[in-house]
Amino acid sequence: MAKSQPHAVHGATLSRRERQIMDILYRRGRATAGEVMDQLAGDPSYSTVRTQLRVLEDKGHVRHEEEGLRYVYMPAVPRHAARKSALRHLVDTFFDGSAEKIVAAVLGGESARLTDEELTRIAELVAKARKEGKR
Amino acid sequence: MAKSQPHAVHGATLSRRERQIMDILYRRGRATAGEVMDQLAGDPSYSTVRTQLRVLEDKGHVRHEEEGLRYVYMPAVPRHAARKSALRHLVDTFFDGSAEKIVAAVLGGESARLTDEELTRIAELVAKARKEGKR
DNA sequence: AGCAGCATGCTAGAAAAATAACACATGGCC
DNA sequence: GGCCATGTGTTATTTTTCTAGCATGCTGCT
Repeated sequence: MAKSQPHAVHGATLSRRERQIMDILYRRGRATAGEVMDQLAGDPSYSTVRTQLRVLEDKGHVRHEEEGLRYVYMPAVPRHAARKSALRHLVDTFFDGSAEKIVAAVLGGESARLTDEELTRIAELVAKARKEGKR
Repeated sequence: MAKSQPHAVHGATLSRRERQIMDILYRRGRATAGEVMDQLAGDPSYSTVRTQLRVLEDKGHVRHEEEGLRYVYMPAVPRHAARKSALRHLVDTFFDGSAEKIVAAVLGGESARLTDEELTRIAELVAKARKEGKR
């Protein structure tokens, strides 16, 4: 079997630090080497961070645009695609593959407290999903 | 030697392979070295997997019980704690920290299709959460 | 008792990741 | 023009991870 890995969107093929960097980029959308460095724990040197960004670019996980005279880095895989894959992985690993269970966890306050307005909007989303399913 | 690591519940400090192993353990709850090996991509040798499990145990991420004459490994951090931290991380990274957004993504089919029964139960959960919030 | 099968303990070399020094380029400013 | 600040390119070293071999120990069977 050939083992060309088109690189699974988010996760499996990245080292520890690489993953941290990707997370920062996904949180912020785009960032310079310096900004990434600031976010990273264990304050690595600027040089180190740039090297890692270059490696990530070689691997195809990151791309950069020149903005004025400096580089601004961003994920090669769009956020919504990466997040879909990350979400699925989380559900598989910790929620037995059940969408219902993860929703229950969120509602139960495992991620952040929900405001009343949010709950109202969620209720509407649920109602809509039920209607769509019925069709 | 004093290198006790407080170890963040799930994620940051693990290498690529170590994380794969932890995910397997969280999915199954408990597993022998052989079972872990079967689940791992790139079929590493039995010996390799055992070494990695031992390292994970040294680091405090895994513990084992002797079952008959063989070891059964399991996460040191209970699943619900690890999942809470993983969920929060995912929400922060991909959903701008918004619980509402992740629920919307799940309902929108980003993880798995929801059955009608599941939607009904979720609607009840939402209703309950709203009542609790109102108090 | 002796042997096969399977599991663990220990050790070690190859590969990858993490880190950073040094060299060079470019723009603004005195 | 010369010089500082800020950036990038290249390369090298240390550390960690990944990998697996070999020795040993226990169980059960013939």
